[in-house]
Amino acid sequence: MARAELLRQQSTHLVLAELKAACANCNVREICQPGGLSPEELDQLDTLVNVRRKVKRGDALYRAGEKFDSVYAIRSGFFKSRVTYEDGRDQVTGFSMAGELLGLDGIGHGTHHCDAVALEDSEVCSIPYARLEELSREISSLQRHFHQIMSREIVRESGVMMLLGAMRAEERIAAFLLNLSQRLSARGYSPTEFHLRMTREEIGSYLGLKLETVSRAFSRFDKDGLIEVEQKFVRLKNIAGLKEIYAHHVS
Amino acid sequence: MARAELLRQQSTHLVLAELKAACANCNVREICQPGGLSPEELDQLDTLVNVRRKVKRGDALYRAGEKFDSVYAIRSGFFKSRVTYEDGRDQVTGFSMAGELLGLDGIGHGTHHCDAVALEDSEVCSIPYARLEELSREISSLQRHFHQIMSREIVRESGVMMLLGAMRAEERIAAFLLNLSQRLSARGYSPTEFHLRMTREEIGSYLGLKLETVSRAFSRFDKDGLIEVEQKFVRLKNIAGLKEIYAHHVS
DNA sequence: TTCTTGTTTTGATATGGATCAAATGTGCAG
DNA sequence: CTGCACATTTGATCCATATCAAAACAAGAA
Repeated sequence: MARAELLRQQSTHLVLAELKAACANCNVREICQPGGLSPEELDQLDTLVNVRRKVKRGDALYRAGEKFDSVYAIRSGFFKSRVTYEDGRDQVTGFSMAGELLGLDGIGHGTHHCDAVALEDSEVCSIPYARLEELSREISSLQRHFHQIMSREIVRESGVMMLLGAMRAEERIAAFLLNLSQRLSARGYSPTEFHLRMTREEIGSYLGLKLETVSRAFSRFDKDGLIEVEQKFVRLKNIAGLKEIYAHHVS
Repeated sequence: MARAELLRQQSTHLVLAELKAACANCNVREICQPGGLSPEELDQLDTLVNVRRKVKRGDALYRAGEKFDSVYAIRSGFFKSRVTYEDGRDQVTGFSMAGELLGLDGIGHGTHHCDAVALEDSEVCSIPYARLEELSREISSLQRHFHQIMSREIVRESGVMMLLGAMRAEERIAAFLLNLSQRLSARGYSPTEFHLRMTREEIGSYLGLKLETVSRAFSRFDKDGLIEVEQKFVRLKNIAGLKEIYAHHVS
């Protein structure tokens, strides 16, 4: 067998293995593969997630104003959600990683309300919303799970409102790092070492801070031995210490 | 007929009329009384909203941590939603008025995530969530509407994130007043004159500002002829001017 | 009525984070 | 390799809003 062909096959196997692993860890998997279903129901589910789509780093999965017809389960990669105002100011409203669901903002008015931009080459499963509605009328565990995902997004956002409205810069950044760590950990990645996919400016936008403030906080945490930062690489060295900053706030 | 009895009857009629009016303007009415339904479906709906509940000013409709089993359609009155942190700091995450739905935060984990506190004597319709799930499997217009309401809550919150993360104090307050005006107007109230149900401190908490800053902004807008404020009463005198502040931001 | 308690306004001052600026580092294209 | 665009770090200064303080006001209880 030619070397090139061998490589291609190995790579294909690798990709398949990765995909399966991604599904196994996917916290939207009850949408794609819920348990306790009858054979017919499983067949139906096959028709739900029918399209995979690759999104290159920097490209938008969807943009504000576009017609909404699908939600997206992130299979691999990393996204930011962003709203832009008339005058050009914008705000990052969230970061999403593999196993999370994007596009829920579109249901309310039939058009997307924010942009979803890939921060690295990513792949998503398209889930046509009309089909999801239909199926969740037939499969109550799917319905319930979908409602939970939406509700948790509401709760997540109210947490961010707390960050933005009531916490100081270093608290916000500690909270941000801990949140990232917890989500990565839930998906089987190291909770203490990871690569930031976003720039300091994007972190700042999300947290309502300027990029310089983010950078300074990182430097300060590093100096204090709480973390190690080198560019996009972060190692959390003292999680308890970070939690203290986050929960302690100068009373 | 005794005078007292007459008064009681008149008052009863008045209450009934108000209730009907409230339902007619209620933007969750597709949950309680969607159109185009068969007689059986209408009968089913009667079983959805079975309990009315009065909540006195200052009392909580529900509290963070309580078991979630119902969402609530506000029939009359005004509420704030609030999350409280371990250290006692809290943040107002929203204000809700008649015709809006409360309690969606509880679906995700089965317990409420915030407190809902009445800012005036209020009345709500309890909608048992299990029943709502069941019915929305049977009545697709109900399902769709419920999803829209959740999605719009997600969008609303991302708008608040924009306020908190990217706007300055006077912009936030202009946006707050305009939003209130628009929602009141959508329910048939005057868009230019209204009573604030919340204190300066609650507005400040919602907007990530201190109460003094809210008060100063009100005074400034008044001096500039944009609004008239006297205690809780507000009259918007120059909506275009407010929009300019809100959209103009010191470039 | 008066007292009490909570809310709002306004002024004086302090400060956390923004802004401005410049140097350094990184990665990619040629 | 060089050159360029962009991201990051760090320092110096500024300013919007917080904080502190006190007076005025409003609403309810006694």
